Amino acid sequence: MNKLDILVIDDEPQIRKLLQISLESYDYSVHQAANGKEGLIMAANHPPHLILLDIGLPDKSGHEVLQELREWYNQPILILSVQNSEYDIVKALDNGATDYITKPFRTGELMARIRSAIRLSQNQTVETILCLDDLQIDLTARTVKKNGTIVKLTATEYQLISLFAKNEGKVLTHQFILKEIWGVGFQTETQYLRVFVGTLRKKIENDFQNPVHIITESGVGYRFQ
Amino acid sequence: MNKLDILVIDDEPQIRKLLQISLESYDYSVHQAANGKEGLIMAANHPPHLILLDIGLPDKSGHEVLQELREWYNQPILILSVQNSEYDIVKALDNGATDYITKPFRTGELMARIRSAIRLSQNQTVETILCLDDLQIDLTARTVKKNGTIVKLTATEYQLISLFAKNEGKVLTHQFILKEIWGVGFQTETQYLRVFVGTLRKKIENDFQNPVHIITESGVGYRFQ
DNA sequence: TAAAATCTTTATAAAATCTTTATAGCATTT
DNA sequence: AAATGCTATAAAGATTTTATAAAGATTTTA
Repeated sequence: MNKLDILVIDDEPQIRKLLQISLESYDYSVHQAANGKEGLIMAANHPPHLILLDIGLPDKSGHEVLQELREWYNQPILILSVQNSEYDIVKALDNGATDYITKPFRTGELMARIRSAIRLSQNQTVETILCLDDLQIDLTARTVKKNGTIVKLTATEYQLISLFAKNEGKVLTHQFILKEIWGVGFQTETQYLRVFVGTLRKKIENDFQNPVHIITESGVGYRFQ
Repeated sequence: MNKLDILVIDDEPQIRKLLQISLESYDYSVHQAANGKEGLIMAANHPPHLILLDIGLPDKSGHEVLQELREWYNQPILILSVQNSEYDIVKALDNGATDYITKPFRTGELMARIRSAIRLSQNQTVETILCLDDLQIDLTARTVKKNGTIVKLTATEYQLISLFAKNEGKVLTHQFILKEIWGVGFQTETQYLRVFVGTLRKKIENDFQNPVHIITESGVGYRFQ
């Protein structure tokens, strides 16, 4: 069975218990984290289809957790919170929350909002496996295969090829790539990029001096095809 | 003009007025309908980017309007309602509503929920491609194809063809082109332009000595078609 | 903690692109 | 027919951009 995984990040055991029972009765597979740090680790190790996140966590603010998750996690994140202030709601939604539900919540409504969020996220055709000639990039499994055999990539190399894969056919500027991978403030470090494009080419191109996948767009950036 | 269109379907004039003022201050273009029937017609005639729908309409239930809209309309529909019953909320969400906000609502929160809904719906990539006979100019991917195969252009060549494409059919003076691409102070360097028009023609014209796309307007400039 | 792996930084050669000059062609005018 | 003004093309020189190796710094792993 492929039940949908939901990760609950909440410090109150009673809430977690309640959510577990409700969600399981709707046939979801539930995982629990009692604080933000644990939640981030669990989400990274085994990415769920949806996250229920409490804003009032003991170790770090739910807003921080939300921001860190959104650096890489694209599935729905629903905020559960006793905080009913407009400030919190606007902040959470603008930080990428899919919905914001105030406690106490009604179970039926919560379940409907979960269904709605999942329905929307599944409408967005997210192709997780990209095939290009001899290359196979699996974004969920985090693997890259060349002619069927796995290519060993470092973390940064993988980030780079994953960014390329998500924008196949488009020219990505140096600035954009640097911002996405190294963050703002690194947008002038074009040399980083050259080095990593070089190592990537050696790993994925058949003839790395005549690349067919990572194309140089001189003066602009690179294009992946 | 690229303001986003929002259609408000609500029978209360005060609410419509309030929404119009708020939405326009956030730079949306607002259209109004006072009942379900009118709303459906307006949505069909001029599909908006988002719909705000009241559940308590005089002629037909908002639930019906929602269902009829969802037969063809895929953009976000946010429900605004005084009805706070779980039954209504679950029904609306399961019928395809993107969100459900109870009246009275807080303007800031509503705006954040609108932003969130639009952000999600726009993740579905929109492409801007210009087609001219055998030429395809993709301004989002920053690529130019001739008969389906990518033409390799330098940065300046691409700037030039992109400027031409955005002004297809118009005569562009030398001065204007030079100002746009090289900047003010280069408006007398007509020779630059001749060289680059030459290289572009060799790449995109079938018979570069008898160009059909980049036409010389002697003494004035060039025209792209 | 030591070793291994990875990332950052520097240096330099090679490649690509842009600028400039030279020359020739064509149409119109004198 | 010669002169003029505008345009096209080739090609040399100058500049910018890119690729690659390799050394130093840092992080991760055993």
